[in-house]
Amino acid sequence: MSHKYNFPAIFLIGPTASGKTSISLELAKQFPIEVVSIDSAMVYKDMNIGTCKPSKADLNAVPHHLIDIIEPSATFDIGVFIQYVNEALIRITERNKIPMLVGGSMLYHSVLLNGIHNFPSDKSVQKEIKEKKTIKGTASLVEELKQIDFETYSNIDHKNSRRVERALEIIRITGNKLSDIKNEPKQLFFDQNKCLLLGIDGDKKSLDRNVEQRLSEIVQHGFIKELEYVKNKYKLTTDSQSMNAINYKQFFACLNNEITIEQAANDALSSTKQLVKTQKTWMKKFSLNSCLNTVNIKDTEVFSDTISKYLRSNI
RNA sequence: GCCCAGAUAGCUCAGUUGGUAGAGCAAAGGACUGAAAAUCCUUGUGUCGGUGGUUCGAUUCCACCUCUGGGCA
Repeated sequence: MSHKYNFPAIFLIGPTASGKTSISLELAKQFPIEVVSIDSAMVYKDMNIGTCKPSKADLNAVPHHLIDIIEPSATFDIGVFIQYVNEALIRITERNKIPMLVGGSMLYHSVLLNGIHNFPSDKSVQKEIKEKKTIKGTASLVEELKQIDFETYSNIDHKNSRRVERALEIIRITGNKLSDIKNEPKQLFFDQNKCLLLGIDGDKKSLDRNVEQRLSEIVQHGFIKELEYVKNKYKLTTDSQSMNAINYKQFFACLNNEITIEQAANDALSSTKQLVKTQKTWMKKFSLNSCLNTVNIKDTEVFSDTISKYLRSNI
């Protein structure tokens, strides 16, 4: 098992509105760390209020990476994410600082902790598959998968078209079964056992309460103006990937006069609550060294102590 | 006061030509390898407003009552 990186790294994992940002800022003042944002929405420029990005002042005070890296008209995926993370990690360690990976995009955390196969991706193949889907239907894609890779066919959720399409994409590009490629070694970034995994979590009700409070703050702080600005500046539509982000998606419909502002707020609220739920499911899978409850979020000392110990024994 | 329409799952409503009911949303649990703040899977006992009547059997038909809309006075 060879890992790409052997330097110490701190992960701070938690659902939306659990208080990751304020804790990370606090910790960054105490330790020689730089923050790597593990967040699929904060990567977009000019989407600040709706993604609950740290303030400009905070971003200036503490070095942050992977925030404001692409324009909202661009597409983003895990491949781009990995590329940027690699660059950030190199820069951070060149400065003799320690990376702290903070965010709620759980798949990304999982990839950094557990590795990833270097599956290829090809837009033209994606297009071919999409065309087949529109002409012959999703069932034909499932059938194709069944014929060439029965094992993947058996394990995959057939109604989840996106998964079926991606599996076929990999198979078509490589000419190999996905189930075979999955047996090949992964690219590993960190040795999980040498990282410090910190979590913030809480019961669903308290998190939901935070979510509600935060949404009203978002709206009060001019979110709708921001959305209008971003929409016009980058000529965004409902098809833009960035506009799939929670808050942006729901209020976009409101800007188009499809729903009322109250409806948009309600939709945004329930989407966020559902997000919290899937994030909490992911949380169970991480082997955290220490976990703080959102309700006691002021107890940063707990983390300070574990980080001190961790750094003492790893540097 | 009179007439009409409702009253069914946490919410919005289907439905049962009489054999004790089901969708969407919400909620809960889960999956997750290039859209992940995405995409998808699983989970539905509720005095079918109340009381009587008809019936082998009523949530369904009938009567009365209560409540909620709307209309007429």
